[in-house]
Amino acid sequence: MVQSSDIAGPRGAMAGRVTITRLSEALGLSKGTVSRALNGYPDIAEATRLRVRRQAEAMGYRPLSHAQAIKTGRVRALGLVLQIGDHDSQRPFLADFLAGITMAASAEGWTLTVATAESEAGILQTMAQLIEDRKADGFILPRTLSEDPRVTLLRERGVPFVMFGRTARPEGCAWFDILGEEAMRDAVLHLAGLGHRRIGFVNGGTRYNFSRLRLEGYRAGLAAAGLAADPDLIRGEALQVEDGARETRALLALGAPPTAVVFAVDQAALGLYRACAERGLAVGRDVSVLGYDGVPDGLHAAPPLSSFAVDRRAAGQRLAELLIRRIRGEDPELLRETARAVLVDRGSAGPPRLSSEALAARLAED
Amino acid sequence: MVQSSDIAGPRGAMAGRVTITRLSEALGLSKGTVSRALNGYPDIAEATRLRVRRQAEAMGYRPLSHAQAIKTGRVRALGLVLQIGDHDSQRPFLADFLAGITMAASAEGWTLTVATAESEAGILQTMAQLIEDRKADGFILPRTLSEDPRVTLLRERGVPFVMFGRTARPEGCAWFDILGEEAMRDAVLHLAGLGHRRIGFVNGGTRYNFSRLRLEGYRAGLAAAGLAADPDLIRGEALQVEDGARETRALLALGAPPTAVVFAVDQAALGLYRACAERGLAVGRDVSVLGYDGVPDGLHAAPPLSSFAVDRRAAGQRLAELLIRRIRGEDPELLRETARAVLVDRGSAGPPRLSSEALAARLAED
DNA sequence: GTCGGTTCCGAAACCGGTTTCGGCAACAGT
DNA sequence: ACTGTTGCCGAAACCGGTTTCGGAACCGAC
Repeated sequence: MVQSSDIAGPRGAMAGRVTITRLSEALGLSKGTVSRALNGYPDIAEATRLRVRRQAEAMGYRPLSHAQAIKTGRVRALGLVLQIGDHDSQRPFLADFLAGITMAASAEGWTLTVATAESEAGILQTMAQLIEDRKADGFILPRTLSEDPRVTLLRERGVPFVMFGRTARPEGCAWFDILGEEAMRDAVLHLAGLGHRRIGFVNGGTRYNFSRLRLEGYRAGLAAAGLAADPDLIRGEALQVEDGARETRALLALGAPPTAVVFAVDQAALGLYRACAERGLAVGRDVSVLGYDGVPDGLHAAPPLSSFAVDRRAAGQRLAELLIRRIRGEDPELLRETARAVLVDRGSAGPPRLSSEALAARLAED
Repeated sequence: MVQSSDIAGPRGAMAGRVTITRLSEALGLSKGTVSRALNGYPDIAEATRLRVRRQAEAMGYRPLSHAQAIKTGRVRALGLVLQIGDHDSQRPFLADFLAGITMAASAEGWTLTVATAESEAGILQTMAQLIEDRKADGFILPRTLSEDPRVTLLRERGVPFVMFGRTARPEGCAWFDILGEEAMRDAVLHLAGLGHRRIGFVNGGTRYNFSRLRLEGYRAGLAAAGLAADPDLIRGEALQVEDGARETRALLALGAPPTAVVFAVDQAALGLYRACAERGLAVGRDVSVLGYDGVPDGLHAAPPLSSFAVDRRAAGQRLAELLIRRIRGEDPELLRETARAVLVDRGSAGPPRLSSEALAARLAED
């Protein structure tokens, strides 16, 4: 009678583990055959393949990714390199984003390797290192730039990747993105629907591709609402609270100030509160505002900031799934998805209490 | 003349890579000898070891961790499993924390594998999976509980770990922790120094070990300041803004309310602002408050919340370093470190404008 | 000069997988 | 019945490392 203890199993660290050798012994097949059966080679009889799969399942066989990697070069790991110390509106969402990625990855038996760097050069160096050391089979690229050096690097080395955000040069790229332009368009239409006629726009950093898109969305919203586009009402480079306050002051100093402002970035939108407080203006009544991102900080403002919420977790999830498919060889052009941001109305945008002229007059009082 | 092209190098994915075989050929040694030289075996002549190291350096040899892992079982990766959806005051700091870990890890040639789970059971399952698949050689345990099931699991399987936070059962554990008890003690002394005589304390979740310590610190502070400990002034289970508001209301309803309150958690401290606003009290003047964590949300409060800032990045860094040493076999009892949180005074704590009696009288007015 | 003990390295097995190659057997075609 | 395919699997090489084992060379002691 043959018992498992009769079979010489691996010693040391592998003690007790179901290896492909043990599996093949249990099946009475060579381990090469078992390997091919599990990896879908065509020269295996369907009946055999089924028998192998069943036995593998029964014995709880799980191939060690690093043992496979020695021959295949792939470790079933996704890579994510974060840049720290940048403007970080990303930070509050990082946990959700990671949750999305790792949950989707682990559902397919993959893991996530995370690294960080402080500069753009550091990011590239870190990614090169991870590739060199085979610590990741592909990368998720957060915060895509219009011209992204990471894309150049990965293309050169033939490493698969998927971008969070579209890019100006989309050839051969897979991506997932939130339709920020639609959100901006909806924002303008929403405000126009409330009765606003002069609607300002404060953009984020022009280096980011999303800024270009959001500006387009703002313009499209004006056109759809039948409003004229006044270049004075468009400002930019506001990523932080201070930037937003500065740009708001500039807008309020106009001869015909906006009665509502759309911000491309929530953190900057919070700056409007500060600038309005300085001038004794009530947000949501004297001046309306809509943000984008749905950051938790906006909840604590008075009134809470109405904003377009982005489901970061779903984004991470889709990105992981797309990347895995990309690594498996699917055509990147077919691996492109978008999702919508949804307006969460919390009261920072209402009908205009004052017209632009009345607002200008009141601002002139002090 | 021997050129590198004469030597048959690896093909396919390994093309161009410096393997230990190529290195040994260049040295005229067997690859076993080279391996032992690089790994510090005692049966290698010192001169040879030096020669090997130099050549490895010159050729840029980097062993593939997954190739080593097949024999050693170790992949030079740290594991971090995050629980999402819990009270997450950790979230704003996650990026810093990750930065600390990954920077320290990569300085030693290690990487970080991140996973997430939604429940305690999920965490354990995920960790077991990572161990089983050899995706991590050891774990960093954030948010240590007084009785932590993760510790049980890892001890059973003999997997190294290091805790962020001390525990009630420290035998054989390595840890890094912030001295929250000292901060709480300093907080009380600071307030007493300003003239406060009735100082309240609102604790976090009692499930966490840090809550017990911080309460001790509060008591120690009272003792050091020569103040009596009034059980009515001690409340707890406040992790969120709402909880903090609720506990503050309870404190203000006392016959002799506190003129200052120390919070174990910043988020809860922000609840005091809300409760004070309801009663028309000025924070920092009518009621003083000190928090702990240094969350960015506190910056936007009026006045900004004075709090004990924790350097999450340094924490991550030290944790990674300790864990690597632990994995290398050092005695865990010697791998224990603590750091201090530093008080950042932003104006939410000042001298008492009203005595406790006067405060009670004013609260009775409405 | 022999002996026993070190010192130091080569050879080879091994780890858990993947992939190539060749051949046996069954089948179809003539 | 003989051949030529085709289907299917075993054997063995291979991947880049680590580790065990044995022995050559050198040493000092007698």
